[in-house]
Amino acid sequence: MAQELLKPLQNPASHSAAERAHGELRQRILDGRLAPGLRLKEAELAAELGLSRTPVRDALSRLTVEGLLDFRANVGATVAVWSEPQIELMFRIRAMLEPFAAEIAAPEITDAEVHELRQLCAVMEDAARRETPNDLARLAEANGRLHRLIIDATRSDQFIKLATLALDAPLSLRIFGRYTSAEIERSMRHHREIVDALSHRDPAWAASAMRTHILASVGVARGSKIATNADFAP
Amino acid sequence: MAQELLKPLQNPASHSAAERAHGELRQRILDGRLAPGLRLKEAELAAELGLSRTPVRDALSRLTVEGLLDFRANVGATVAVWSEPQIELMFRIRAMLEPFAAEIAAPEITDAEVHELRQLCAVMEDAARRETPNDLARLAEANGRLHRLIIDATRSDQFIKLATLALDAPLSLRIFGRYTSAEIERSMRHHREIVDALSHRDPAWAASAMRTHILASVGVARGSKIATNADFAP
DNA sequence: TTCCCCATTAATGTATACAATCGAAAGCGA
DNA sequence: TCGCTTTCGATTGTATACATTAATGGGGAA
Repeated sequence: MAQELLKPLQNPASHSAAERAHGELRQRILDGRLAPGLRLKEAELAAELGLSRTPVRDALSRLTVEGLLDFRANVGATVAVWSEPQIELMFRIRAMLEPFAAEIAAPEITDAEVHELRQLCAVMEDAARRETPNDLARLAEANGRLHRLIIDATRSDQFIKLATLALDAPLSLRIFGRYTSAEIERSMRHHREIVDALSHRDPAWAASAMRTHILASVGVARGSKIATNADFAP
Repeated sequence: MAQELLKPLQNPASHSAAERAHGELRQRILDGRLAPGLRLKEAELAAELGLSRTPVRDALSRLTVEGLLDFRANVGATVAVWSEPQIELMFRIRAMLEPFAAEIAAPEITDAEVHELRQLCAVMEDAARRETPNDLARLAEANGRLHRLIIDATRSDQFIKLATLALDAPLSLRIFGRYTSAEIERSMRHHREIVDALSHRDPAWAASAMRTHILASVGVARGSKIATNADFAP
C-alpha cells in the first residue's frame, strides 16, 4: 500500500521541456544527487536530459529565484550551500509559516485530504518501525508530502509559493541530525495530533500542534552537522 | 535633499539584458504602468525594450516565480491579479515576517543605515505635509524603501527573498484605501518609533513596533477597494 | 439560429548559431 | 622564484530561425 501511495505525483510526459528540466533538476537537488556547491553547466545538463540549453537555462533561472541555486553572472549556477546560521533562521521562519498554514488549512481541508494525511502517517509509522535505509527514505518522502499537503490546503497559491521557498531549500540539504527512536516516536505522535486537529477543523489546535512539531525539530537540529543521504527529517 | 536620496539605486548599464528586462518590467508592474490582468506578449516587450525575446522571456519566467505574473503554458503571461482575500492573507503574512525582520535586523543594523532610515522618515513627513500627488508618490516610494531597508538589514539573502515576495506583490497593486490625515500621522509616528527601537538595538521593541505598524495598516486596508495610482501605502 | 468542427494565425516553446565574457594557464619580465 | 600580463579556451549571454500549440473565426449541418 505504501508503495503506490508514493507513486502518482504527476504525468511527466504532459509537461513542456522546460518544466521537465525544472522538475528533474529540482528533484535531484532535493534528494542530494546534485550536491551543494556543485557547479551546473548548461550544456552538460542539456545533453543529459536530452534537451537544448534553452529550457535548461530557463529551469536554472527559476531554481535560482526559488533559492535552490546560487547564480553568478557570466559564470554560472551552483547548488546553493546553506550555513548553519542560515538553516537556523529558516527553521524560525518555518516555525511561523507552517503553524499559520495549519491554521488557514483547518477550515479548508477536505475529508479526502485528511484521509490522505492519515495514510501518510501510517506510511511513516511503518517505515519508522523497520528502519532500513530505504524505509528512512520513504519516511522522509512521506513527511515532506504531509507538510506539503497541509500547505496546499491553504488554497492560496501565493502562500504556497512562499512556504515552499522556506520548506524546500533547507530540507533539501537534509541538515537535520539523526533522530533518536524516542524523537521519532514523538514526531509521529505530533503528526497524528496535527491531523486530528485538522480533522476537527480546529485552527488554533492545528497551529499549536504544528508549532510544537517544528520547534521540537529545531531542538534536534540545533548543533547537528551536515547530514548524509541516509538522514531524514521526520 | 529628498530628491537625491531617492535617486541612486543601481547602475542600469552594468547589467545584462535579461537583468535590465527583469528590473524594468518589475518596476512597471510595481508602479502600475502594467496593470493587473494585462497580457504581456514577448515580442512586443522585446521590441519596446530593444532586445530579443530571449532575455525578455527569462525575465517573465523569473517574475512569474516572484509572484508578479500569472503564467499559462502555451498562452503567455499576465500581470497578477489579487483578490481581496488574497491581499488580506498577504497582510497577515507581512504581520509575521516584518516584525521578525525588525527583530533580526536590530542587532545587525549599522549607524549609517539608521541615519538613512531617519532621512526616509523626514522625506515621508515632508511629503505628508504637502499632499500633492507627486508628494504622495514620494511618500509611497520612501515608505517602500524604509521597509525594504529593514528587511535588507537582516543580512539573510534567503529571508530577503522571502520577504520581498510577501511585500512587493500586494504593495505593487496599491490596494490600500486612502489614509486619513490622522492615520498618516500615526503611520509616521510608527516609523519613527520603529527606527528608534532599531537605533537602540532592541529586537523585541522593534518587532513589536513593526507589528503594530502593519496591523494598523491592515485595519485601514480592510474593506478598501482596488486603488488608483494616486493611492499609496505609508 | 445555434452548435460543432476545422482551418487559420498569432502567439509561445525549442533548437541552434553566434557574440561576449570570465578564468586559467602560459609567457614574459623583474 | 615571484608577480604581472596576455592569450586562449570554455562557458555563459543573446539573437534568430523553426516547431508547436492554443485561441479565433468562419462555414456547414442539425
